[in-house]
Amino acid sequence: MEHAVSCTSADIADLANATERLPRRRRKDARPSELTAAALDLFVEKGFAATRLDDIAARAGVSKGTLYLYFDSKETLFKAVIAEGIVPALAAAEQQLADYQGSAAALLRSLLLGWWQQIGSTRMGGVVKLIISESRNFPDVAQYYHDHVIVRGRSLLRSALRRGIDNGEFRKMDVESCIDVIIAPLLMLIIWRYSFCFCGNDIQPDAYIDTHFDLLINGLMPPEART
Amino acid sequence: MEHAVSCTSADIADLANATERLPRRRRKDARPSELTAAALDLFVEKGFAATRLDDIAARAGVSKGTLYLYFDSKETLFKAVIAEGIVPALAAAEQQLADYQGSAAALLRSLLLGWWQQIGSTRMGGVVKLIISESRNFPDVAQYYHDHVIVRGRSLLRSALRRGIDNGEFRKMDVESCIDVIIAPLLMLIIWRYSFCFCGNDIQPDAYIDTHFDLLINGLMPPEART
Amino acid sequence: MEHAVSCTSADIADLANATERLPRRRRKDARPSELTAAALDLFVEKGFAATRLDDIAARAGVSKGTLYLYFDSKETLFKAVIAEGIVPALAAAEQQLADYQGSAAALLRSLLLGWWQQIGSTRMGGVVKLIISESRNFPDVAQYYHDHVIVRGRSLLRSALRRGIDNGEFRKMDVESCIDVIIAPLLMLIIWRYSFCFCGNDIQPDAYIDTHFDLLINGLMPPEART
Amino acid sequence: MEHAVSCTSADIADLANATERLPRRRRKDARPSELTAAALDLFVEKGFAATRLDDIAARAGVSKGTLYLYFDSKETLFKAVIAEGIVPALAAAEQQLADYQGSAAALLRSLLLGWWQQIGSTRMGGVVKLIISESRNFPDVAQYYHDHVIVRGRSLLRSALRRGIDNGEFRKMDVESCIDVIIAPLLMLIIWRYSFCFCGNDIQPDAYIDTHFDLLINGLMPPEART
DNA sequence: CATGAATGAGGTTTCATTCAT
DNA sequence: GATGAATGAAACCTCATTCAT
Repeated sequence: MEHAVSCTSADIADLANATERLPRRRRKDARPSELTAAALDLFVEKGFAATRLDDIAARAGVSKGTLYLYFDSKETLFKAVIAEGIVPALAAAEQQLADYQGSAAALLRSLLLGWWQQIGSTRMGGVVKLIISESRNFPDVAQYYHDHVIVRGRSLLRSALRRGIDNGEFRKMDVESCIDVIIAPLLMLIIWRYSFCFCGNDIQPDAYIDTHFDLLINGLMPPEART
Repeated sequence: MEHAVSCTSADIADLANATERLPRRRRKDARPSELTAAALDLFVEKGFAATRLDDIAARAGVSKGTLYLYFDSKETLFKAVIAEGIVPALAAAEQQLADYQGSAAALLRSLLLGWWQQIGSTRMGGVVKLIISESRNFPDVAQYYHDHVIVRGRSLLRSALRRGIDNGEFRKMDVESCIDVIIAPLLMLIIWRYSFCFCGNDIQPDAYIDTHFDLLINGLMPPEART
Repeated sequence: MEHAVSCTSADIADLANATERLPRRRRKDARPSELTAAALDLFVEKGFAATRLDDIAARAGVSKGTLYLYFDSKETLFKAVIAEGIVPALAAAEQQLADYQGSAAALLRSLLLGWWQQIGSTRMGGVVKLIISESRNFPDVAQYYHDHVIVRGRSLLRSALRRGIDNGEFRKMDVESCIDVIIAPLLMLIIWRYSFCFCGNDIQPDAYIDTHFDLLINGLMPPEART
Repeated sequence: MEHAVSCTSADIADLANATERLPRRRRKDARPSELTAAALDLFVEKGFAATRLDDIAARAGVSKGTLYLYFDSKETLFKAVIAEGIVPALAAAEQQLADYQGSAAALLRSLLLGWWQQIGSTRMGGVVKLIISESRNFPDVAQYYHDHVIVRGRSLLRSALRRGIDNGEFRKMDVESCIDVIIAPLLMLIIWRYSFCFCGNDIQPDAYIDTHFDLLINGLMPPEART
């Protein structure tokens, strides 16, 4: 696995040094995202309930009380973590489809790879793991995530599938279940990275995505189109 | 307390047969499995840390102290829950492959459907969600699960894929990543059921699995085999 | 001052010994009032906010967690303290007036002395100090106290005054303000006991009440009745 | 922090002139008294411990740090609040008696009404409530208040009573307890205003004081003096 | 002078664990 | 075996106090 899921202690030390000398005002602005970044790492690693605010504060290099200058409660902090992970995800997703001119297959490939590069493989990927683990304890967060991320992501895939079916690139399929089947390996890739990274199961993301796309595109193509 | 707080690796090795001979405690009646059943439900719903022993006891209809007659600690209970969910899963999986005579495609289909019917759709499916959510906090449990369930499950799929490739039913593929891509939608089906069940995203398991298999088998088939 | 306002450490030691050996069941029943008694002492001494639950628990001879077996929160405990102090006060007050046959003056004297003996000089007197100090922070408690204790107590005095005015024992007076003027020295007696007891201001309750009644009864009597 | 946490008795001795020369801090403008005024309001309303410096600062329209430019600690601020409420009270009281030429009854009436008009009904009245509520937590403040306000106030009343007894206006009485009985309704008037103001118990101060004086003066007069 | 971000000791509250009954 | 009252460590959270700006 080529990405470090959790920050090393060296990272932490660097972060502390880098921000130590900044003027007060810049700190004030930068603080919230420093805190949510630290919180995200720990929430993903340990889960919401098992993460102590002390640890978040320590990782962010501040005192426990400082957290409460920016977030009213642990739960508020949690929601800020999710919100901060969702907004860029949405923006990134929207950019993918706008005025795409190529084939449906190429669009599909672009969506899968783009998602992985801009979301899945980044720190934001942890949000997915977090939502999955904590959705039952935070139904409103899950609902928001569902409405704004899942629905939107499915919409992008639906467009690509419809386009391919309409122009004969793809077979006629049950589009809705197709969407879920396409998304699943992407989400599982994240989960594997965050859940079983430490036991021997080394998944190679690139080969994995390649295979996923290969199987998918061959599975979608009408028999007569294949050589 | 006569037991160390954290389980030793020996404890883990015992996971598989833990429910048969609970250490220092007899189990003649059904009590222990009533307790683990209640615990499983709540662990899946709230996560390990957020689940209180009071609630488990209440759901099982016993007093809190009774839990300690059967399990030395909350962590021991957790491991028993996992163990009890894993053993039948393994047994079920093993039965699938033994002396299977049909085509590789039919075997593959049988494995997918059989897993869903005997594991995924049952209460044991929750164990998957649980492992995913808690693996970082219980590396030994995750390792055990990996070694005994994941490795074993992948092994079954590997056999099926190899057989299909060898006999020309399937294209030549990167078998290892193929395995993960095949498993992913199954696991995600569980996660959807346990994480987003309450927001509008109603996944139809049968259609979903059909589509998964349809895409998969068409994607695996060599072009010339398709009509 | 002849009454100890706060328990001495000897009292505490005795209490602990006395209850140490009681069977579990008896403890369970007796616990709440042991806890409220300890809480009352400390709330009166330090005020609600400045009293730590640690101290209450220590004084009651239990652990901090035990408080939460009986009261949901510090505020709930506070309200229980008040409630427990109010109920007997009401009962005591009601008994005073029932079918009283003597003169209005004797009734008045009986009310004043009775209140002092059964309420003011007992541990329940602290509740008055507590209500006065904390009413702004607990408006609902204050309202309840007003409606059930103050209104009721004023009602008793109103009856006595009306009777005396009707039968010529007393002058015609503005009964309502008279009531408040009569009550005031009683309440202040408590406040003095709980607020300035430690500086040199030794008020002699008996002499004080005698003087209060003396001034009052002479002030109420019509001129021609005095010799 | 260069000051010990608890005030020394020397600090207390300075209470009276504390507002003239705040240690280490100059006071040219009205700022400090704006701060103590805000603090008084909140201390009276919520009590010392339950009042946050944030709230005091907000009410005074300054930042929290500004409080520490004028007062070394919350406790110092508290004592300044008391001191500022006591000094004018003493001055006002002293003026009452000087070279009074009228009857003892008129003097008594003047003392009661004067106190109400200049102390009880003003913002300084809150100090009385405050002392009553907090005296146990600030014994030195209470002692100072006792020595300089209570003793002095009782002294004024003692003079008036003695004069009346000596010249035959009043009966022979136990002067000391008489003093306390006379003061009590005044203090209770304040307490009612600050403690039960919000539940329906509307006390009319003028009628209340009239009745108090009426009862008192008739109670004090010898029988033969009444018509 | 004035600010307000930052601190950390100390408070309330929770809950896994124990043990007398 | 079973109970549930009791415990106390540890969590979340508050707020008096400091200090760089």
